[in-house]
Amino acid sequence: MNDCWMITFLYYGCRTRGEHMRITKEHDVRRNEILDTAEMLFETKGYSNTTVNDILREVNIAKGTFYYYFKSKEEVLDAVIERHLEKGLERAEAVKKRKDLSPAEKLTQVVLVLRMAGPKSEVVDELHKPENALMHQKSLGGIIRGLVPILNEIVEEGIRAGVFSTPFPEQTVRIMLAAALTLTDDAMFSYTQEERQQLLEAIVYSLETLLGAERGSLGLKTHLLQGERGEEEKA
Amino acid sequence: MNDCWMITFLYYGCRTRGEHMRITKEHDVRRNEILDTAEMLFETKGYSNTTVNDILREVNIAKGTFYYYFKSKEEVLDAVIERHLEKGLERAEAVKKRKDLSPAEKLTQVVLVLRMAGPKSEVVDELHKPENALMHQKSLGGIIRGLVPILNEIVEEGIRAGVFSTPFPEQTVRIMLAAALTLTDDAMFSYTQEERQQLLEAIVYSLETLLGAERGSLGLKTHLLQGERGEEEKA
DNA sequence: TCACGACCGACCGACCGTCGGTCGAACTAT
DNA sequence: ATAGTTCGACCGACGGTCGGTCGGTCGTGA
Repeated sequence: MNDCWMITFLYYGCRTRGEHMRITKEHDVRRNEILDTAEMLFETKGYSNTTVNDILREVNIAKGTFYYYFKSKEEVLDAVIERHLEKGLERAEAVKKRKDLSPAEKLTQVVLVLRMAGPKSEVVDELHKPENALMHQKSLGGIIRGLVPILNEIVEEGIRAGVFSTPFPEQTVRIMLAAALTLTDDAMFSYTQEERQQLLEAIVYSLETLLGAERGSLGLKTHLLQGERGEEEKA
Repeated sequence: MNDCWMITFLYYGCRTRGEHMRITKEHDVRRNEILDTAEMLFETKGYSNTTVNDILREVNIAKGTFYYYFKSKEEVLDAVIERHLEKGLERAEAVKKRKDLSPAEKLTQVVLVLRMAGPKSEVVDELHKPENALMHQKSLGGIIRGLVPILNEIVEEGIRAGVFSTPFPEQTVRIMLAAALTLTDDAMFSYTQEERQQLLEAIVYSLETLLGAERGSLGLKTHLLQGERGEEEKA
């Protein structure tokens, strides 16, 4: 075994570049390496601007290896989004179950928690629209499909508690979520600070209205929605 | 001069295919040919599935000609969307100016009018999400940017007339428009007939609520919103 | 009046670099 | 041995470029 290592090492030493190292890893480890790298690159350079070769170079694997784990570049996108989504949904679910929060507080808390590690948050991606259209559309769809049931349960709880009131709980949630996600997508619209503030106010106000909630019971901390970005780096 | 024509004609006649004809046209004529063809193909096969070569073949021009008129495939997309948008906004504007309609009626009329020639309506495009993400994102953004001011004026008129009432007229319009467009995008979500009906009801209901409009003053004809395929059963 | 040649916008299509994806050989661990 | 991995040469399609062609027009001089 050690012999093998020596041989490999010497061979590698002969090459001036770091090429041609054959490194075997556990399935999930390798898969996650690819996913992590892809995620980083997608957020940094945009999806369509990220080449499969870019990922290859970064992960230090060959084309074949990549396609051994994923059948297409788009499948990687799906997986990246899926992972993000799961994490977010878990957190939302956790908030839903908390006993120390009122339904209204849960609603704002879910939003807060999702914003912290939402589909975006990185620094240098001022590259907008075209290169990420697919990515945005897919996450939007996923978030709505996944989050609506959770939020709906919270709303129904609120209705039972008498603090909310609406004939269309689920659809209301769907509508306001879709609007909020679409309109706050920096890739699609750009606002001044005031415009943004006004939009968020209006969203909170509308949600309160549609849910028949007491004025001010949601939001209030809307200013938190725009600042703050969660940083998470690793090596 | 006529000689030249003869030569060209004979040369053409020698070829079995319609190749190698040099046909000169006025700038705008040619440009619109390209645009028309591109629009058709984008709607038929989807944007990313449509090749520049597809367009070339259909219009019967060479690569160079295409790039003489447009600097990229995406620029054609923009132009196509722009054209659509202009047409739609004109119609909306026309509705806004009508004196024979109440503000509420204008609102529903605008929606109706846009649905008729909206970004979708064609026949065989069951090809969904990925190939049209860019197209959808771009039209969504354009429609919202263009339509919000018009709808807002209608709403403000309604407020002045005392039939609407809201502290955030423009933002309300923006929110509901974004939600409606996003959620009714077949490329992103698929509903059963009942789900769709319920969603549309909820949208109308929500809009009435947010605008402080009389219940039933908007919508009522929501069933028209889903027809558009020539299949109208229940009323 | 006409001929001619310079000019120019429209047009052509071979060619190019890049990219997503394939394939079969080769390596590793068991 | 063999199943699970990894490799990288290779492929075809695609968006885009480039040097050059064609034919109409217009100014000029015979």
